[in-house]
Amino acid sequence: MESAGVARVAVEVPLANLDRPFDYLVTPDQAADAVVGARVRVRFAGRQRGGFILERVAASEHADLLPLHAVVSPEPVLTPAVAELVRRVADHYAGSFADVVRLAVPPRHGLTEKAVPPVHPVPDLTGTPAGSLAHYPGGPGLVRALAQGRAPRAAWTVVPRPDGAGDWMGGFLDAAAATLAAGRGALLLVPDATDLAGLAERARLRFGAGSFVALAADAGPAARYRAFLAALRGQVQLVLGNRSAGFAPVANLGLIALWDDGDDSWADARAPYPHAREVAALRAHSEGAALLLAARSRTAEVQSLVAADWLRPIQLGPAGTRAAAALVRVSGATDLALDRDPQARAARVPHEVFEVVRLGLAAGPVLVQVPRAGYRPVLVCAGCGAEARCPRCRQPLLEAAGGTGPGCRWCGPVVGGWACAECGRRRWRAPVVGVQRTTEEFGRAFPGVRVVSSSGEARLGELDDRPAIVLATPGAEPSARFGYAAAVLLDSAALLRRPELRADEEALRRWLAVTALVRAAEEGGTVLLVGDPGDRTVQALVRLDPVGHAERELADRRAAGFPPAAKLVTIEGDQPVLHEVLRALALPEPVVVQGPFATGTDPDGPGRLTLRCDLPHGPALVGSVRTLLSMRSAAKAEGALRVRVDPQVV
DNA sequence: ATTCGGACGGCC
DNA sequence: GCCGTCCGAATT
Repeated sequence: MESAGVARVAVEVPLANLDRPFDYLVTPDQAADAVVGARVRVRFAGRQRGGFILERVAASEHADLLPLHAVVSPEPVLTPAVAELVRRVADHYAGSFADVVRLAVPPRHGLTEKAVPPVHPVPDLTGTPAGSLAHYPGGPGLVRALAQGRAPRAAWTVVPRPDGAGDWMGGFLDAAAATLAAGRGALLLVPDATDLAGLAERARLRFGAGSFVALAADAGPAARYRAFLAALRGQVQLVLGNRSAGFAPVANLGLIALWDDGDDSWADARAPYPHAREVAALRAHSEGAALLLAARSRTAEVQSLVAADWLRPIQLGPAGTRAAAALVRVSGATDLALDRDPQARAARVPHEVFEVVRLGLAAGPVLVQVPRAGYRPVLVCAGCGAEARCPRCRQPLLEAAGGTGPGCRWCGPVVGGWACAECGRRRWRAPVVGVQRTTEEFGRAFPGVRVVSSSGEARLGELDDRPAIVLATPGAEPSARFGYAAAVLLDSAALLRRPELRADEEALRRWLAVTALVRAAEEGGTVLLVGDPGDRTVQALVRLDPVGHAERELADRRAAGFPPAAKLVTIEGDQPVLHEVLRALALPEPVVVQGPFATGTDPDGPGRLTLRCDLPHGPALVGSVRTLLSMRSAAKAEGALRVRVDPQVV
């Protein structure tokens, strides 16, 4: 057949053993359109499939090539840089190119593509810098390095206050402006739609409308594809977005900035479950871009990158932070004791709380954070109320499946039965967290005061500065126009006791988020936490020291063999299949195996296998899991498997 | 001799 | 996944 050479195509097939390019002939009439990055349709195993052209080559090693069925459009939607990123992300997570490329390239919207592209003005970079990075040692240096076209990498710990040094959006825009001034593109990533809207508004004021695009997954196919095309075609050099925007085709990428990497929305729910922070780090590395991971708190993952000197810390330190933020105090109500007597619920709210609320109401709105019922409670000792923890890894224990006693999500049922580490008793129970009672109580205690509530489903918008008591569940706290006069963090133990691996980290992150809504201490801002003054996470909040907390968190992960200090791979599937998998895996020597354990009640039903090893052996472990998946796919082995590399939540 | 079907290998 | 082919058993 007459042809214009060969296209190497990444075909959209879900099978692990077919995760490689396939060659197709380019016919002469396709030659102009079949550019690298173009979306194509090909016949594959007798069916029509989608795909992307990765390369154009003169000839193939294969005989009898099929021609491309069609070039969907000449738009090169998968740039070489993004294709390489997709491959790296797939490899990192033992996933396939086809799975990841779906996240990177939005579905085509033909009408949008054919429409005359809108005019995108050049961003106005002459505006006054917002300057929040200037408050930090190393901040001006970072901006200068970006302006010189270099690629610094930093972990920016942002002071928890509503303005000034707490204005991280201003810092992001400063970093973006410097990057754009050096002639490179910038990608600013935020975890949710609210932050995206806020940042887009700030960018509009700073650079002018149309000089950037916002890539929101929920904006609808046309709007999403239009923003994607504007970036792809180089009409804008500044892209804002949520999780999937980490793959956005920004030409000559100079900066990726990501806000609040501890937010769980950064973890993709679709296989192979990539985390946007890892995607950003891989991309910054391979494209020679700067990386700015900014947050009020610090995750163990960022801490490990700082410890490895891969990220430079930009922070004020605890003393400087305390000088700039609200005053944080702790009220040592021992709700461990109260747990024993659910009738004593009223006493859960100590007198000191009412004092702080009363004083705060004189100056403005007051926020009360109430942990939501529905966090799956962990077990506590029936004798002394201490948390039941796994004797091996110190993670909280849950009621094991089938009510067979305490079990660890990672290590399985406790061998030999559980005994309290504090008092030695062998009986346990699940503590109860109440919410409604607390809400009613504030209404009674402050008659005539506006009491409103905000939670996941019914979330309030921004508040004015009139006195009000706002009861909010964690993560649903509305901001106040001029900052809250005070905030109360009730029942801190309920957050700390969540059975997730990152419960402590998450609690501190949420408390710092509340602190950031409160006016600085010099304006009378106060945060009162009700909880155990001896708890290290409570102490980290009082000292405003998320870095110290992350150091200890990372040390704990190291001791227990959890990410990011170790490589952890979980495999889920029916237990007979998992036993098969375990036999078939050519595991490198130092891999520690746990399980398979039942995740339900059926011993032959769904279960989980856990594999872990030290970081240097991580790529080999992930590689052998990937090889196994390929072999099982090629052999058409029965039984679906779900593989997670460094899972966020198990 | 012919047809049917299930298993298996390859997919460009 | 799905298609094609190959081989063995059943059917005429």
